[in-house]
Amino acid sequence: MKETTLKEIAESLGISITTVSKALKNYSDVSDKTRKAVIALAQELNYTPNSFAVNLRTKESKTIGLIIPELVHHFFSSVINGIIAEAEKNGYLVIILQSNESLELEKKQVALLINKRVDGIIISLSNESNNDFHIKEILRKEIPFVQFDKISKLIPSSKVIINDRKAAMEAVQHLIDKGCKKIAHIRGPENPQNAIDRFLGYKKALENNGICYDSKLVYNCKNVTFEEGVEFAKQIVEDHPDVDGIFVITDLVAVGVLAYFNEKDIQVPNQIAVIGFSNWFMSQVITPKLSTVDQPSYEMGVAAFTLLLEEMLCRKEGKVFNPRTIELETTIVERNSSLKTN
Amino acid sequence: MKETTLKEIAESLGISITTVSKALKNYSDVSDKTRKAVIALAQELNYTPNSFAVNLRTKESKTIGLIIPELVHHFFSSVINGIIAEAEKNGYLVIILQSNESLELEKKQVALLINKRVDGIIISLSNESNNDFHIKEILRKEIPFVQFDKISKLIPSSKVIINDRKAAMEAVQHLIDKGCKKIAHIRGPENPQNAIDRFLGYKKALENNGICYDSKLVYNCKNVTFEEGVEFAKQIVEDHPDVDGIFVITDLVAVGVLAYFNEKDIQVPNQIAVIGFSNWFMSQVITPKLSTVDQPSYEMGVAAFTLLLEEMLCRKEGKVFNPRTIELETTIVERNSSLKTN
DNA sequence: ATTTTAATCGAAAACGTTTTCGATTTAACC
DNA sequence: GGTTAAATCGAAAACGTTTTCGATTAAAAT
Repeated sequence: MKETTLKEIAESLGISITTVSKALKNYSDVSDKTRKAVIALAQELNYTPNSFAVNLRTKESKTIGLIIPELVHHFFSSVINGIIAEAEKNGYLVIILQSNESLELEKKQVALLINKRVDGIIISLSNESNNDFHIKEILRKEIPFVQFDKISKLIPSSKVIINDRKAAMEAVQHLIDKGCKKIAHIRGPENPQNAIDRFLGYKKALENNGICYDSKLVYNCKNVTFEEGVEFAKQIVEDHPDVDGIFVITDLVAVGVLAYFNEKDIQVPNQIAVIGFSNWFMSQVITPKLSTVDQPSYEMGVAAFTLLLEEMLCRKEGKVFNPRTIELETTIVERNSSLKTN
Repeated sequence: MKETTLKEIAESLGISITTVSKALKNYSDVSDKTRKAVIALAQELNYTPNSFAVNLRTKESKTIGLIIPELVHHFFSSVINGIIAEAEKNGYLVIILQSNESLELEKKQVALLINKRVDGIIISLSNESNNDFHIKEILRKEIPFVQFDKISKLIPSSKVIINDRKAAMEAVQHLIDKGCKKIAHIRGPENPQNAIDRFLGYKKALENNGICYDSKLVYNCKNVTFEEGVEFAKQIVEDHPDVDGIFVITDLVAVGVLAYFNEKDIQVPNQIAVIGFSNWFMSQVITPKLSTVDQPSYEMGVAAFTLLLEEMLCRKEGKVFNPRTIELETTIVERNSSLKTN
C-alpha cells in the first residue's frame, strides 16, 4: 500500500527530487526530455502528491468549513448543494458541521475548524449566536469568512442575504391585494435577524395600507416547527375569529397551519388566506398549494462560496480585504392558499 | 497571524521540542514540573498543534469522505446527519460530495477523496454505478470503506442496509390485508439493488397470497420524481381502471400519485389505496396522509460511521478486516392513504 | 581565447510534528 | 563505593513536498 513519492521517481530516473517536482509543476528550468521522462514515469507509477505534505508546505488545505443550524431542511440542504458544487468547481472540498441551533455546539465547531486549519469558513448562525468570542476569533485570525441567511449585522464580514424585510412586505401586500383585512403573523424567535426583518416587513406593509398594527396578532415561534403551526393556527382562530389572512415565518410552520385548518374544515383561502416563506418543495404538493416567498437557495450557496473565494485569494496576496454583501432577489409565488375567490 | 509552535514553547522554556511534545501528550518520561510549565505556557499562547504537520507525521487526517447521489433529499440528509454526528463524537470530520446520480462524477469524486487521503469513505452508489474501477481502487488501496442504502452486493465491503425485499413484501401485504385485489407497482430504475429488491418483495407478496403477477402492472421510473408519480398515476387509471392499490418505490413519487388523484377526485384510499416507501417528513402533512415504510435514516448514518470506524481501527493495527453488514429494521407506517373503509 | 548569457540541474532549508533511542542524572541498593 | 535501576531529557530522523539560490554546463558573443 506504499504510495509513490517524488523521491522514488527521482531515484528511479537518477535525478534529484527538486527536478522531479519542477517537471511535474511545469517549471521553466527543466528540459523537455527530463520533463517527459518524469511525467511518463509518474503516470506509470500512478503518482499523486501527498496532500498532507503539500498542505504543510503551502499552508493551505483547499478545504473549507461550513456550519449550519440544521441539515435536514430543504432550504439549507439546497444551499449546501450550491456551496459544494461551486467549491468543487474551484478545487475545494467542504467539511459540514451542524450546530443544531446550539450556541455551545457552534463554538466547539468553529474551534474544530480553526484547528483543522480550513482555508475559510461559511456559516449560518444559530439563533442565540451573535458577535461572540468564537466569531471574533475567526476575524482576528483573518480566516476568510462569510455569513449567509442567518447573519448578524454586527459582524463585519461578507454576507449573502435576501432582503427579508422587503420580501415580507411584499408577501403581506399580496394578502392585502387579495382582499385580506385582518392579517396575523406567526413570527420566528426574538434573536435571528431574518425573523426580526420579516416581522418589520409585516408591520411596514400594514402601515403602507393604513392598517393598524396590533401586537396581539403576532405569535412567536420558539422552535419553528410544524407543531407550532398547528398550535398557533388553533390559537388564532380562537383568539381572533375575524382574522382572514396569516403571514407565516416559514413554510414548515405554514404547513402546520394548513393541516390544522384542513382538519377543522376551515376554508383556505376564502375564510383565511395563508402565505409562507422559503418555497419548500413541499409547498407545491400539499392541498391547498401554499403561496410563499421563493428564496434562491442554491444561488445563495454559490454566492457564499464565491465571496469566500474572493477573500481567500485576496488574503493569499496579503492584501486587506473589504467585505462584500450580496443581496439576492426573492419572488412571491402565488398558489391556492392565498387566492381568495370571494 | 503567526501560530504558536512547539519550537516557540521549547525556546521560551529553554527545553527541547521533544520534551514539549511529550509533555502535551502525557508521555511518562517528563517530570511533573516541566509538564505543568509546558501546559501552562501552551495555554497562555493558545497553542494548537498544526494539523497539517500532524497529518503528515501520523499519516491520518481524522477526516472521512462521504459521497451521496443527492443531497436535497429527506432520506439522505437524515443519513448525513447521523454520520456527521457520530463522526464528530469520535473526533472525525466529514467531507461531503454529491454524485448527482452520475457515474462519471462519482468516479472523479472518489479520486478526489483518495488524493485528499481521507481516512475512510462512505458511499451510497449512483444508479449506474457498480463494481467499477474506482471502487476497486478503494479496495486495492485498503481504504476503509462502507456502502449504505444504494449498495452493490458485488463489492466486498461493510454495508448498512435495510431488507428492501422484506419491507416491500410487508408493504404490499398491508395493502392486501386492507382489501386490495389488484395492486400495481411503480418501481425504480433497472439497476439499483434496492429498486430490484423492492420489486421482488412486491412479487413475493402477490405470490404469497395467490395473486397472479402481471408485468403490465409494473411501471418503471427513470428519475424517481414527483412528476413521474403524476404521470404513472394517470397511466394506471387509464390502462387498468380496476387497480385498487399501488405500491410506490418512494414517497416522493407516491406524493405525485396522490396529487394526480386529488386533482381527478379519485378517492384514496377507497378507490385506490397507496403506500410509499421511506417515510419522508412530507408524508405526514399531505392529504390524505401517506402510508409508507419507515426507514431509520439517522440510525443508518450512525451505523455506517460505526462500521467505518471499526475498519479504520482494525487497519491501523495492520490486521486483516472482515467486512460486516448491518441490516436495520423497517416498520410499516399505517396512515390514511391505505385505510380502506369499504 | 575569453567573457557573457542562457539552459539545466540539485543541495539544502523549510513546513511542524512524532517517536526512537541513547545520554545523563539521580536515587536506591548491597 | 560501586553497581543497578529509575527518572528525565534531547538529538536526530522521518513524514513528502516546495522553493530559493547557487553550481554547472553548453552555447553565444566578443
